[in-house]
Amino acid sequence: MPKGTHAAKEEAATRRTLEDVRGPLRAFVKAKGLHESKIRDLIVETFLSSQEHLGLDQLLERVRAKNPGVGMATVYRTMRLLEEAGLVQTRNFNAGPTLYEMVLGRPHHDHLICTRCGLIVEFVSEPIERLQEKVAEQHGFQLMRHRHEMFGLCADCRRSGA
Amino acid sequence: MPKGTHAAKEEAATRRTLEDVRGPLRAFVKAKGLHESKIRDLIVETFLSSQEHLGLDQLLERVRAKNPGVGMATVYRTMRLLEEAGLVQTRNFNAGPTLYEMVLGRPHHDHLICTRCGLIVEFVSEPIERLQEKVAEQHGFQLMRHRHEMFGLCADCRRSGA
DNA sequence: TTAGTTGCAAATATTTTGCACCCTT
DNA sequence: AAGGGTGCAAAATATTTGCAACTAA
Repeated sequence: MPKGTHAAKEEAATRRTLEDVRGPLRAFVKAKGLHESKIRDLIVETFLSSQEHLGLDQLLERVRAKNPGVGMATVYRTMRLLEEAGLVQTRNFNAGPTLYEMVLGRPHHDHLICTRCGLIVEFVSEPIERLQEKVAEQHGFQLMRHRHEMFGLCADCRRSGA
Repeated sequence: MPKGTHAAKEEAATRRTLEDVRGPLRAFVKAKGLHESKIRDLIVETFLSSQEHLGLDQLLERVRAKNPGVGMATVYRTMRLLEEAGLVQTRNFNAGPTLYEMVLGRPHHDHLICTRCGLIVEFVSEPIERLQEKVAEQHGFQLMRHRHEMFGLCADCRRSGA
């Protein structure tokens, strides 16, 4: 699959702005005794204005369009901070770079991924969620998180003959 | 989690021998016009006699105990061949090295992973499998494969206070 | 001023590839 | 003989870290 193919085809999701994130992020930063910074805000803002499931190489590219001096390490450090703060989560659908997804104020969901065009569709299935708990219980596990990814051909790709 | 911790704790699974694998592997090798080799057999045999969900660094270590001259590249090449032949599958539970799992003659299953001790438990839930199909259908997807991983604390780790 | 933040380069970690030489067919 | 298999080193990919200079508190 060509790099970045999925970007344009991805389904729209509710978008949060820097304002939505600023509160929780500030609280986390303060609690850890860290400082605030303009570059961090720029990275967060750029991430929020991009499509979901973004790789950090693409994010850096977008950040540099506004401030060419920003380094890759800072992007990694910033996203790791957001992850520690529980505002974003990482996804690894295929091999290759880890993708980041905003989770603040969004309900849990899992993913359907088209192996041909890269389309990513989010889904929630309450029955599956409940059955998971049951399975975990049967094995004595206390469930903390899960990852449920289904790969196949999306409707468009099925039509256009894969 | 300490490297390799999960190895000893992993649940036993039906073990296949080189004899089980030799037939399908030979057929695949012949169909692709490849040659056979002793080192390949040694790697396959060593993989089969190890626990499930093995990383290639650990596999190389075990292979070198029998033949110190073997190189890492050959281990990668051999396991990639097995994967192309549909005999093994890769798993990526956490970050870090990809783990390999034999699938020949084994029914599909998913995984429960203990985030504290690394225990890996395999499970199958027919109801979940069926619901997955339904979800895929609702979104117009033709499902080809899926990955369902649940992370939490196993019974032992819950008892010993995590 | 104290301590976190940043860019850059170097280091890690994982996996792949080029190439000369060896082994199968 | 022809062509795949192997080890080694180098490359490629993804991510992290050391460090000196910069900036927030």
